[in-house]
Amino acid sequence: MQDKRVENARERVIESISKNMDIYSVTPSVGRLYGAMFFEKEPMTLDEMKDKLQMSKTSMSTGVRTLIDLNMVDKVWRKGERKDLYEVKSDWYQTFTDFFCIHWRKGIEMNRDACKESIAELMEVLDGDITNEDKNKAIEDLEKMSYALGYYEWLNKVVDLFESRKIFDVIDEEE
Amino acid sequence: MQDKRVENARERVIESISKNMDIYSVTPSVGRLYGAMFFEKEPMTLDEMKDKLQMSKTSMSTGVRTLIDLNMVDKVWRKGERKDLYEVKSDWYQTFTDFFCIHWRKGIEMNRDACKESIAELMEVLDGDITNEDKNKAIEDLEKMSYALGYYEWLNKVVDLFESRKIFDVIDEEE
DNA sequence: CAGTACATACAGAAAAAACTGTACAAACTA
DNA sequence: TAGTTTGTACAGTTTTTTCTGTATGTACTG
Repeated sequence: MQDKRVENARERVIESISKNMDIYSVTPSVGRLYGAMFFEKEPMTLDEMKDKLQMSKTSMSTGVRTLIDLNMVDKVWRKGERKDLYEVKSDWYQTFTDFFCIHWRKGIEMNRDACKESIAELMEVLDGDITNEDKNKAIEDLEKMSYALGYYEWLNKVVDLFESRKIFDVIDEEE
Repeated sequence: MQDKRVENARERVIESISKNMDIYSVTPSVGRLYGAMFFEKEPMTLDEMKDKLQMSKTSMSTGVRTLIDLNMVDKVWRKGERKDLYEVKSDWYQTFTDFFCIHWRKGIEMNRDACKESIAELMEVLDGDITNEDKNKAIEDLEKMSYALGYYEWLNKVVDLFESRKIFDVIDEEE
C-alpha cells in the first residue's frame, strides 16, 4: 500500500531527470535509464535495466554505452560476477564540469581553427591584386572573424575555469 | 577569380559554426542559417535567406523563429520595408550567457521541484506506519534526493554567476 | 572440449524530425 | 474596394533516429 507512494516519489524524480537530460543531448529513454540507475543502490546489470524499463536488452546496451561516453556512468567490476555491472558516477559536480568542458572545448576548437584558417586565407588574398569589391568583402569578413576569435578565446577561459576547478572557489566565495 | 577564395574562407567558417551549433540543440540547417546571417552586412529577409541557402521559405521562417527563441537573432524594423528583416545579435557573450542561463535554469528548476515534492512525500510516508523495508527504501531515496537538491542549488549559483555578469570579472581577473 | 551465458553488431521496423508546397490570413497599395 | 505581397499554419513526403529481434563472437563453466 505505502509502497506505492515511495515508488511514486522516486518515479517523479526519475521522470523529471529524464525530461531534462535533453540538455545533455540525450534521449528521454536514456535519461530514464540514468534516473533508474541513480536510485538503484547496487550496480545494475543489463538484464535488470531491461526488466526495470521494459525495453530491449540491446537498447540498454547502447544506452549504457552512451552514458559511459558522457562520463555519467561507470562500469564496475565485482568478484564472481559474470555480468557487466554499471553504476551512476556519484560526483555530479564532476559530471557537470566534465560534460561542459568536453563539449564546449570541442566546439570552440573547431570554430577557432576554421576562423584562423580563413583569416590566413583572407590576409593572403588582401596581399594580392584584387578588385575593390573583393577587398571590402574580405576586410568585412576579417572583422567578423576576429570578433569570433576573441569570443572563442574568452569562452576557452570560461572552460578553463571549470576544468581547473577554480569555479568551486568562486562559488564558495559568493556565500 | 579571387572571389572564390573570399567566398571559400567565409563558407568554411559558416560550415564550422553550423556543425557546432548542436551544442545549442539546433539542426545543422538552422546553424548554417545563423552562420549566413552572421556574415551578412545588412539584415536579411526570408527571401534572401531562401536564395542563399537554397531552401524553402517555410524552412527559413521556422528556422528564424527558432533562432529568435534562442535569443540569437533579432527582428529589426526599417522604414519603408515591407518584408520582415532579421539580423544576428551582435553580442555573442550575451548570447552565450542567455542561452546557458535560460536552459540550465529551466532544467534545474524542474528537477528541483520534483525533488522537493518527492522529499515531502517521503517524509510524510516516514511519519506514518510502514514496513521496515519501505522505511529503508524511503530513507535511501531521501538521501539521494537531498544530494541532488544540493547539487541543483550549486548549479543555480553557477547560473547566477553568469546571469549577474560577475563571470566577466572573474575571467578578467584571471589574466 | 562441449555447453552455457553474455554483450553487442547488424538489419529491419517503428517513431520522430526535418523539410516542402499549398493554402490562407493579415497587411499593405492603388 | 480589389489586387498584391508577405509570413506562417498545415498536411504530406522524405530523411533521420530510435528501438527491437536475430545472429554472432567471446568468455566462462564443468
